[in-house]
Parts: sequence; C-alpha cells; structure tokens
Amino acid sequence: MKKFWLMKSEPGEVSVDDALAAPQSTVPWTGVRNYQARNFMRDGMEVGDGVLFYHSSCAEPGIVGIARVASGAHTDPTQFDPDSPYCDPASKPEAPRWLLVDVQVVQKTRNLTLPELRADADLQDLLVLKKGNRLSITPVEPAHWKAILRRLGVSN
DNA sequence: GCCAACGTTGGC
DNA sequence: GCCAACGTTGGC
Repeated sequence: MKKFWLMKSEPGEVSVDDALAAPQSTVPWTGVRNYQARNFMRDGMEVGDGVLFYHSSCAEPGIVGIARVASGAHTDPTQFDPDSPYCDPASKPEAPRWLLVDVQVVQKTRNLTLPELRADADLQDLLVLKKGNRLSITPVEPAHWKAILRRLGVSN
C-alpha cells in the first residue's frame, strides 16, 4: 500500500528548483540526523510513496512540490565526510548510523504556505502543523494528501 | 535575533 | 534510570 510523507528541506541547502535541476529530478536526501526520521525512511518508506516537498527555515515556509520516494534507504555518505556539516564521528563505516533515500520531484507546485495549511479545516491534524513539531520527515494521512493535492489543483 | 519546543548528552 | 544542561529546529 502506497504511503505518503512530508519532507522538509531548507531551500538555502536544497530547494525544489535545485532538485528539479538535478539528473532525473532526483536528489539524495542527505543530512537526516534524527532517529525517528531515519526510522521512517528505513522502516516505513517504499519506492513510489508520495512525498510533499516542504521548504522550511525560510521566508515563506510551505509545500512547494510533489515528489516520490525513488530508492530504498541506504547509507548517507555525508556522515563519514569530515568536510560535511553532517559528519558524525561517532558513526562507524561498519555500522552506519544514518541513512537516506533518493527523492524524485514529480512536479513543482505553487507554494501552499504554512498559514494557508493552518487555515484549512481538513488539515488540523497534519503533523507538521502541530505545535513544537521539529521532525524533518512526517507521515501524511491519505485524506490529508488528497486534501492538499486538491488545494494545489493537482490530480492524482 | 528571539524563543518555545524538543532531542540528546552525560553526570550521578 | 533520572534529569539538568545544552544544542538544534524552525516559525516569527
């Protein structure tokens, strides 16, 4: 059964336009350093799952594109790169701690902004809207996925 | 830049 | 295993 996810990216690092410009419109989702988010990738995601591409820590946070999970979870190489801000000296190559999946942008959309999401009665329980939410990857209910695509005028 | 919320670390 | 201190996230 296909599942749905919301994945945050800081546009200053990887924006939806950056992802679109990449080969196959696909980027490795590097830098997840939270166990819960990692476990979603490792245990929850399957190739083909739907992804809402979300811009965070920017002037206008919101959903800016529709994407899909394009690979299974595999080792995030940046954890072993001493020049990377995501380097984790505690992670050993024989037992990598951090994983990533590849994410392929299906289409860029208008920015469905955070205030707009908050104002939608159908989305009150969307996890990313919950107070104190900091998880960079959250599961999305099918009903929420449908409501968001409808708002964006995107057909399934 | 502020600050609330949350996760992680480390002393005990 | 508790919990205070600290670091990070992310909206504003």
